[in-house]
Amino acid sequence: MEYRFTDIETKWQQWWKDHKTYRVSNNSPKPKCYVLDMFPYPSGAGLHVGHPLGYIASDIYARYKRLKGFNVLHSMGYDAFGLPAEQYAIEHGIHPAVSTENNIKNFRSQLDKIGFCYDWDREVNTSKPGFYKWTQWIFLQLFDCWYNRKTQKAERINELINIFEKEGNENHPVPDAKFEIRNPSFELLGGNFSADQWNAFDEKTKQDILMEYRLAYCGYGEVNWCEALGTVLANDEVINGVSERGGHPVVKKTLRQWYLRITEYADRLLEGLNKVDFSEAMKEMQTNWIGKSSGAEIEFRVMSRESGEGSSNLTSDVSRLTVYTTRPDTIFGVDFMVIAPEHELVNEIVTDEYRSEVEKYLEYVKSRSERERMADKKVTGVFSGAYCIHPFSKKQIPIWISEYVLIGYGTGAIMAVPCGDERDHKFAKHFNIPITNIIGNYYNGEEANPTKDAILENSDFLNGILMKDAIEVAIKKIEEIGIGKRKVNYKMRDAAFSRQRYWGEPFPIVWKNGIAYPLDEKELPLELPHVDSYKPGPEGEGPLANIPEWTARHLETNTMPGYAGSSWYFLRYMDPHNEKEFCDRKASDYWNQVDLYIGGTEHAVGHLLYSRMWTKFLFDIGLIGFDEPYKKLVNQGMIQGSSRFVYRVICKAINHKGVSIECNDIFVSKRFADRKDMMKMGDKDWNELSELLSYKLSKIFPLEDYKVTDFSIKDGQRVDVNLVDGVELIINEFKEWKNGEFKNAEFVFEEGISGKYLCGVETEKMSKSKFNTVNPDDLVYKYGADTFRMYEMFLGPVEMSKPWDTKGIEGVHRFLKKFWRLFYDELKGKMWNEEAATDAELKVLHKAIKKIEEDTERFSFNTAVSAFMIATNELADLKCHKKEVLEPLLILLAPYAPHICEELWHLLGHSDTILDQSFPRFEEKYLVESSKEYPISVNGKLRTTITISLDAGQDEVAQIVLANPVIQKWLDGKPPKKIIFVKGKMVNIVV
RNA sequence: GCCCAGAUGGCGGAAUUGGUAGACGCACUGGACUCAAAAUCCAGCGGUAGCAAUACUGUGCAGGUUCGAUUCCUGUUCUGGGCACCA
Repeated sequence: MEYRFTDIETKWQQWWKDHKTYRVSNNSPKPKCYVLDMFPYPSGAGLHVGHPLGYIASDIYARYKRLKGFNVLHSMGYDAFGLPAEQYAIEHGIHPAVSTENNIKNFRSQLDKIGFCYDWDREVNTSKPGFYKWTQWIFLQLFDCWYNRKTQKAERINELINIFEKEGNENHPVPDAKFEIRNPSFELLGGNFSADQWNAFDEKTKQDILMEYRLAYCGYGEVNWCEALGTVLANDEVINGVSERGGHPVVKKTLRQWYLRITEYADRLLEGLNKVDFSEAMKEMQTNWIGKSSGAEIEFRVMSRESGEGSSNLTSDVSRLTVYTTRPDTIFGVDFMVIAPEHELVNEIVTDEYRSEVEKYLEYVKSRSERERMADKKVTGVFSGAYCIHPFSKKQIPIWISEYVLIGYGTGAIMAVPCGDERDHKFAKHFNIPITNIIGNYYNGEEANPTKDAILENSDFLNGILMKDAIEVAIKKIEEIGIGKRKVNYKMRDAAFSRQRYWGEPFPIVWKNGIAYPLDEKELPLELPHVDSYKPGPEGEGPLANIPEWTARHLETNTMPGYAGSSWYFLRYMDPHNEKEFCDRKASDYWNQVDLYIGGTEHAVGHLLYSRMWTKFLFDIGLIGFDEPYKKLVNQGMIQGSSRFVYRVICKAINHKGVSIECNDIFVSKRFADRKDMMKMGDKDWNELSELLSYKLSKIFPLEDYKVTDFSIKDGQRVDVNLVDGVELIINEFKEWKNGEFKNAEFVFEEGISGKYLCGVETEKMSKSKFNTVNPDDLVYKYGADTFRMYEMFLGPVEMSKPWDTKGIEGVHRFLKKFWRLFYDELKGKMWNEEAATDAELKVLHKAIKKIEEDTERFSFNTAVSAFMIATNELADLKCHKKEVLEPLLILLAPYAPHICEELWHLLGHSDTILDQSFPRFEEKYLVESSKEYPISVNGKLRTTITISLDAGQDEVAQIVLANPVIQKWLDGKPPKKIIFVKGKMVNIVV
């Protein structure tokens, strides 16, 4: 009986489905384990071999945990809302719901072939009303809450109203006084009001003020606008000034937008990283994204010169300029101030003398796109004509305007300390501003030195103090004299939460008289209406604005962004069919945190931060019992494509009649392509190749006699990797590729007229357009799902990125065939028997149990696969076909290769699923040896080996070793200085 | 520019706590079986010298600590990833 993997795999996939083998219950006396994959966006391209890597790893772990006696939640779903489906709809006129549905079907059939143990009864789809009802519901909770900085948690907005009615907002100032809502009466008050003032406000003002506090709020703000996509994008969706999806240019634009006040959670998102098991790289990425820095805000008085000829007296106190700095210790090194071009003070402080120049500069800055600004960082700027007064030295400090200061960070203004800051230094040098040195020898006059280790000079009351310590001293002084305060800043911005798009969750919000009102819960889900056109609505609004019934109800016309549904989907798996709640508290208490979350690094700052914030929020308002969603996160590496190239030759030739032709049907092997730049007419190489080409031409034109007069080798041209065996082109298949475009192709092989045609290789991203995708379906068809699963794991550590290479899959397939042969032989039939196992055989088994258990626990799946191979080889060598050994081995292997194991399990006479067995117990006693071969070294050089009893002590070992004639020879009569004995490992004698 | 991770045979990669480097697989070479092929099995496989036993050498490069270093320390080069005017 041979290993017929196709039959076996189809049979068991059906059996598991029929028997609901992977059904998971929320009621179980077993301990729980929650193993989660990042659910996919169902794109039209389908799966390539890179996608299942993480799914296979988590599947193995889930099955392993189940064998270990855990009740394992492992489910799959689709992050189905998003831009690509809508772009596709615009281009092809197919409704996103239809294309998404088709893509999901395709994904599902691809996934099913690999044999995952998902509980498909718990499948979720973020674009289904049953799901997004709860996305909308959670949004309403965010809308109905604010962040109380005193208690450090989210609270209901009603409690805030109570506070306002009693004490105004003295104890709870506006989170960041940016006035997103633009309410004039509120701004007039500077954002502060008393209880009486609050009670006197009209409804509109009250609601506008509350909006400044809500965790989900609508306001005006500068957003990343992508014209090509017709929508705003969150910061993490913009890479180098272009959109992450599609690479379209992105500009800054002020628009009315919904936001999530994630900045209120910045500190807790940071602290939370200490209690989760993420990779250091991942923690660092999130930490950098949050970008917490502490320092001080310092106020400088701005003076204006008396206008008119020759006047140099500072007379009028114009305004105050607040800067943010992390280095208040360098306050005496300030030589100038710089404010962002968009700073509100620009207009106010600029003097008439400099006005036209400043205006020219502002015009220039405006003309520069975000992208240009990032790409070329030249020093630009203009003097405003205004000065401010140093709060301590009372010196006049010029105020400059430059684009290197960003309006969005800190106060949009800085105090420039050129001796300590590289950018300030460049600026000072460029505009010839004199530089004050406050760090003595640490500054060499050529380069700024951002050290904190210098002892301050030229710094008045800070003189002689180490910079590190001076930071505190300076802040205290600044606070003492009332010119500033300690301040913590974050790079992270509030998350833009609306898209001017169709294919997303509608906001359950109704607008009345400019006030946003939540829809009643009973009206949820607010279903996405059908549209005929996906064109944007008027004035930057989404397609929903084109629907009369929608706008008649004054419903919000924006939709939620792609990350809305994915921020909480892991909770829905726990209780997917609940129509009364997003997730029953009992269910979320039982399943609790995700024990293992596997996915790519690309979500480091998007999805992972948002879902962490939503979890903290739901925790704050008492809906779940934990505030970090993922206990352990494993990032699978990316599988890159390995592209193959062929090299076309354009050759000119002439026949004996003097007729010349040009032929481009000949391809040369890599060896010749590598030399293409060195080959010149008349060279030895050139002559050799032109002769070969003439020979090949005679194949294409058999009746003519052409001689090559000139040729050139083109750059490599991508060829489908599936037409290549390793690097060797499969010529017959290549000739049929692209409907026979290459049917006349002739090849100059590696050895010239004979040998193989070898392709060039390059590693790049896997994509259809590069012809380097490998479809898992093809591999499953050829080798079976079990081989495919094990091979993906065998490639290397899950976390590592590597190019795909199909070559080695044969080795894994051979292993499974060999494993099968321990049970059944093609010719001899049944091999397994009921005989009692020997110690040697049990040793093989228990070595495998130990290794595989350890490796699976620590996600070292590649070494675990090796361990299976070793065990199988050893048992084959021992001719061991004993059920006593094979049965536990089968259970060990079941998480990795479930189909073959299930089949053999049943062939061994069992009727239940192998998944319900328990993981074999490792027994130390089978591995215990009474004695062991020890390597004996003299001064670290291996000299001999001696068998020593394992329980021998230090002295006994010394005696045995010194008695050995080989060692005696090496010692040459000298007594050893030291004998180092590492139990179980080695003995080293130091002379 | 800054931060992080890595560099081991022809290739993918092992070596879990400082203890016999190169497990396992691919590729390659030779052999057995076969009319032949496939499949399977056996042997070899870092480098240098040697018929061989064996010796020396060897984990990007240069040093250091140690009886002993792929592993720890210092410097350096290269590769991959992240951030990038964040004051």
